[in-house]
Amino acid sequence: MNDSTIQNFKEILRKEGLRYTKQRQAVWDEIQSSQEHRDAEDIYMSIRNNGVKVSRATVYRTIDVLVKNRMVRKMDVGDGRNRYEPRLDDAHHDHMICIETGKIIEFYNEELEDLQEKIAEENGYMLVRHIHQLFVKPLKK
Amino acid sequence: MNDSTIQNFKEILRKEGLRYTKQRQAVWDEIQSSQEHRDAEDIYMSIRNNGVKVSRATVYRTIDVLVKNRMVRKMDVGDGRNRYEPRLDDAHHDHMICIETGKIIEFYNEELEDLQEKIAEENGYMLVRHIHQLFVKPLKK
DNA sequence: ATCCGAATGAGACTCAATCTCAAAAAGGGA
DNA sequence: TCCCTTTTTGAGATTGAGTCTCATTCGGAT
Repeated sequence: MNDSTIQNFKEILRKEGLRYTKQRQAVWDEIQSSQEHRDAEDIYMSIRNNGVKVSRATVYRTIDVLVKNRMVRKMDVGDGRNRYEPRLDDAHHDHMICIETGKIIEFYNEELEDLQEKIAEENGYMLVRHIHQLFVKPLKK
Repeated sequence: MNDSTIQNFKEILRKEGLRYTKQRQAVWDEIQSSQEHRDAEDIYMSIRNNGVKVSRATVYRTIDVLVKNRMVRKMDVGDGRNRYEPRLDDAHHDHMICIETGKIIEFYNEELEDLQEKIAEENGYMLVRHIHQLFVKPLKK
């Protein structure tokens, strides 16, 4: 949680007309502290374990702001609980989920990105965002 | 609801060690009757409106069997309600969702399919299935 | 330091989906 | 056909992620 990130966060709150509070900072700190794909409950519990008093409502509300401002990526793994990960670098990537181990692998493929835009355009649309998850299992050696 | 589809459905129930009931048939009939992407409540209400007495529990339970046996495709549109569509031909396709109108457009692109398999393999995995949704908006003319 | 609108939190609420279990129905055997 | 065992059904309870409520607390501009 370096200074520039905190400033950036304050900037976003200002832009949204929202106040800077220690709860909001704690949510961002917590998400930012790990590159894992975590669910809201996990994030909520970690903050509390760190001694910061916060409610689930605030965690969810803050995550919404962070997602809207592209500081956090929200991902639907298909099990009913959304996962969140920080977007420190803004580099886009998709996910591969191993159905045997539950491991989540990130990947990025330029050709894939281009192809999606092309497909949208061919249908008279502009690509805004996408959800792309590959469910895989280890190759037998 | 032609004979061959009914036979196929009975076949699947037999394979799964399940009994053939009018409720199960009604669920499959209803899903099969439309190519739309419908939610469980919609399917449930339609069956009841057709005069067949069935419960939500049975609708959900039957859908699970149909999804498992690839007769129905389950799709997560991201609004909390899963949508279902029949897989009459088994031809695979992905979905494009217009964020302005909610319209769902189906698409299929061979190159995209190949690319995904390639990406999985490059990472030491085998592609089992995938979720791919493009959220789009109309191109300004 | 004061003040007022915004933020917080405990817990109620929503809603899709799942579970429970007594009653009903399937289907094989005779 | 009637039995009999096992599966299925359904009404309603339950679950669980996420949202909402509103009295209280807090931020921050003046």
